[in-house]
Amino acid sequence: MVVYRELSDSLRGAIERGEFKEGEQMPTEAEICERYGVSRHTVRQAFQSLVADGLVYRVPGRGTFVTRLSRRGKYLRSIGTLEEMMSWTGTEMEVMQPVEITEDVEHARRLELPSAEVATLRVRRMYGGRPFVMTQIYLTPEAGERLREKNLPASGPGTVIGTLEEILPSPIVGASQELTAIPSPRFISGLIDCKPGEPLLYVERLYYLEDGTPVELAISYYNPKRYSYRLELRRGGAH
Amino acid sequence: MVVYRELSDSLRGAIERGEFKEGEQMPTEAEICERYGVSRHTVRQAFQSLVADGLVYRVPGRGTFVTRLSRRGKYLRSIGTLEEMMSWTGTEMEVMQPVEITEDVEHARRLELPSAEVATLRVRRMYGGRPFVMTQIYLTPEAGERLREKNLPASGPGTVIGTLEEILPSPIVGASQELTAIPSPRFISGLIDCKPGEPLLYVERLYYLEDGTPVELAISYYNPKRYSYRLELRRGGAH
DNA sequence: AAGTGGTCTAGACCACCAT
DNA sequence: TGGTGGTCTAGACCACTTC
Repeated sequence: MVVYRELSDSLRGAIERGEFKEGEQMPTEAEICERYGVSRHTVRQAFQSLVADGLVYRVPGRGTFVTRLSRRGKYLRSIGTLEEMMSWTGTEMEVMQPVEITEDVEHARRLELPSAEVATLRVRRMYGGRPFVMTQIYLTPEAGERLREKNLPASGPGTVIGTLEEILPSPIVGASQELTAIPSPRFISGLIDCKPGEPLLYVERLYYLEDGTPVELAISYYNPKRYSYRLELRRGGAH
Repeated sequence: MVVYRELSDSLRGAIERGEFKEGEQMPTEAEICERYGVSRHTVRQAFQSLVADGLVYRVPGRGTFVTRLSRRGKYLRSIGTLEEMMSWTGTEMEVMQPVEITEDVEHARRLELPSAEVATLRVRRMYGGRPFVMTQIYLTPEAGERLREKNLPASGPGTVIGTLEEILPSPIVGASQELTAIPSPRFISGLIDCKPGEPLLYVERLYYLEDGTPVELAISYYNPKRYSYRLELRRGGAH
C-alpha cells in the first residue's frame, strides 16, 4: 500500500470516528509531516483525496476544516462516482433473462460494433425484497460470451458491470448517462410494481474502457416511488 | 497566471485544435519538461487537470493518450460539473415571479434557516424560444435581498445561481441533487407545454458554501420531450 | 511577524511495458 | 534494457490570514 493512501485512509477514519468534529480545523500539513514522518508532498496527496470526497475543505492562509456532516453521507446511496455504481450495496440482483446472442442493429450501433450481433440480458434489482428497477443490458458478443462462461448466479448481491469488470482484460474507466422521464410501457409495469402510463425514471448508461471502446449499454426503468437518483456536484479540484 | 495552468491550457488547446489526434500518444513528461523548461511536478499538475476533464488518459509504463472524441463533447449540454450548471449557454431565462419574502416552514427548514422566513422566485428556461423547464427557487432572506438589489433582468441569458455567485461574499462549492419522475401537476403543465399527468423530470438541487451553509434550493420541473439530463461518470483520479 | 496552504524545483527509486 | 508514469523526499518562495 502506498503511503499517501494509508495516510488518507487514516485521516478519513479519524474524521468518520468523530475525532475531528464537523467545522473543526484539522492538523496543519507541517504537524502531519512530523507526526507521520512523511514529506509535505505526501500529506498534500492525502488531503487531495479527502477534498475530492468532500470530507474537508482548505482555505489558503487559514487551514483545513472538516466539512459539516449535513453535507456528507446524508443519503444511503449517493451515486456520484463510478465506483459507487459498480458495487451497489444493500440491493439484490435477479437475472430475469440470461445472456443470449441476438441480432439488433440499433443497439449494436450504440456499442459501435461492426455487425448487428449483440449479447443481451435482463435483470431486476430489489431493495428489501421489493423490485425497484428493471434493466435491459446489451454487451459486445465477446463480453457476453465471457459473462456466460463465468456463470452469473441467478440472484444475489453484486452488479453485472461489477462482474464484467473482473472478467475484462482492461478496466472500465467511465460511463455516459442520460436520464429522463417516460410513461411506463406495458411490458415493464408489472415487473416493478407500477401501472402502465405512470411516470418512470428512464436511464441509459454506456460504459467504456480507457481507450473509449464501449462495452456495455444498460437501459434502466426505475419505479420513482421506490428510487430517486441522488448526486453530489462539486467544484472541480484541478481547474 | 500559475505555470501549470498555462501549461494545461496550452496542451488543452493543442488537443482541441487537433494537433494531437484522438487515440494518439502525447509527448512524455520528460519531453514536456525540456520543451517548456519546467519541472516534472509542474507537468504532472497540468496533466492532472486534463485527466480530470477526460481529455487524456495515462497508462503506467506506456504513456499518455488522447481520449477518443466519441467520449467527449458528444452532447450539447453535459452537466457533470458545477461550473457547467452555473453558466448554461444557449438557453434563456425568464423571470415569471420576481423575488419576494414569504413564510414557508418546510423550505426554510431545507435551507437550515432559524425562522420560517424565506425569499422565493420563479423562473422559466427557454431553448430556441420554447420553454422546457420551470424552476421554483428558495433563498435565504439575505441572499434574496441582495438579488433584489441587483435588479435581475426580467429575461436573458445567465442563471440565478450564477448571478448569486457574483453577489455572495464566499463561493458556492457544491450542490446535492435528487432526480425523479412525477406526473405533471396542473399548475405546471401549461408553463412548459405539456399535459397534466404526463411524466416530468423532477429535480431538487441544494447549493451550499464551503462551510456547508445552504444558500439556494432549486426545484425544477423539466419537460422530458425537450430535455434530458446528461452526465458523465469517471473513475476518480485521487482514490 | 508568524503561520497557513499553493506552487515549484531537483533529485531519487519503483513497477511496469516495450523491445 | 531503456523508457514510461507513479510515488516520495527535501527544500524553496509566494500570497494570504491572523495576531
